[in-house]
Amino acid sequence: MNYSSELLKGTLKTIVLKLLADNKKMYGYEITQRVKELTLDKIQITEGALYPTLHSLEADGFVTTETEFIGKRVRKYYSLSPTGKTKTKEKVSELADFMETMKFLLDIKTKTT
Amino acid sequence: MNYSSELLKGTLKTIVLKLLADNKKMYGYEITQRVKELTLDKIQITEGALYPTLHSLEADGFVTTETEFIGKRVRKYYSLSPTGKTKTKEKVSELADFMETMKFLLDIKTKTT
DNA sequence: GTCAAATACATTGGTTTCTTATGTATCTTT
DNA sequence: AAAGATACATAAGAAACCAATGTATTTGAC
Repeated sequence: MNYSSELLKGTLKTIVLKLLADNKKMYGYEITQRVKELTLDKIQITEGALYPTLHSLEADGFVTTETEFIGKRVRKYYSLSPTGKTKTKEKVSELADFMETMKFLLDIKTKTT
Repeated sequence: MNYSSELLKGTLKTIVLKLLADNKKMYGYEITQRVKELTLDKIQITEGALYPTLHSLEADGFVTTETEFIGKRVRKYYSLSPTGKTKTKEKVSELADFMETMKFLLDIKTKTT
């Protein structure tokens, strides 16, 4: 099972930011694999969605990059900038609030954490 | 406060279906107002989003319509069809599942219902 | 009694954000 | 040696929204 694709819209940026907040630095491919394993294959981030998102976060100054070579193959690490850290908190709490609202609206019972 | 618009994407159809499931029949303008008051103005459904959505639900056979006149002004009521009721359950439970996954991924604590 | 705001429908054009497909290249495993 | 995994990237197209605009009626405030 995996979700109809429209559900991911609007949440991808938040997912990426949160992963970077928890892991100091990650590279693109690593992010797709981490999300896949964390969600038991329910959420699969496509590369066509991820890379433009990372580039846009960089253009907005929320992440910085450093390139590393593994043998001859390039690997591009992303890390949160100070404004990126602030942005992450904003986006995560906005999404949490939105989910509370949706829960109420749809009368959905969620498991207790 | 209201949410960045991209969050609504993918959830509008589910919201509309759920409201119709709870209220037998509703008209477009009523839906926008109901969502607005239920969410304390946090979610505002625009007419440019709502009407195409309703038309698409009708085209897919998930809702049926009946027109009523209030004075000279027309009012178009929407009701769930049998397949619409099935679809509603599917969409609501898919969204609930998605929200559980996101909660885990983002380590968000939600209030207990 | 008139004028603004609310009610009620609808469409068009534009943007954002994804998917699918494609491309290049390297490394690992069988 | 070939297939599959790793790792980057972009382009074309679709989906789903917003903002703006349009039409028309009704209500409420002054």
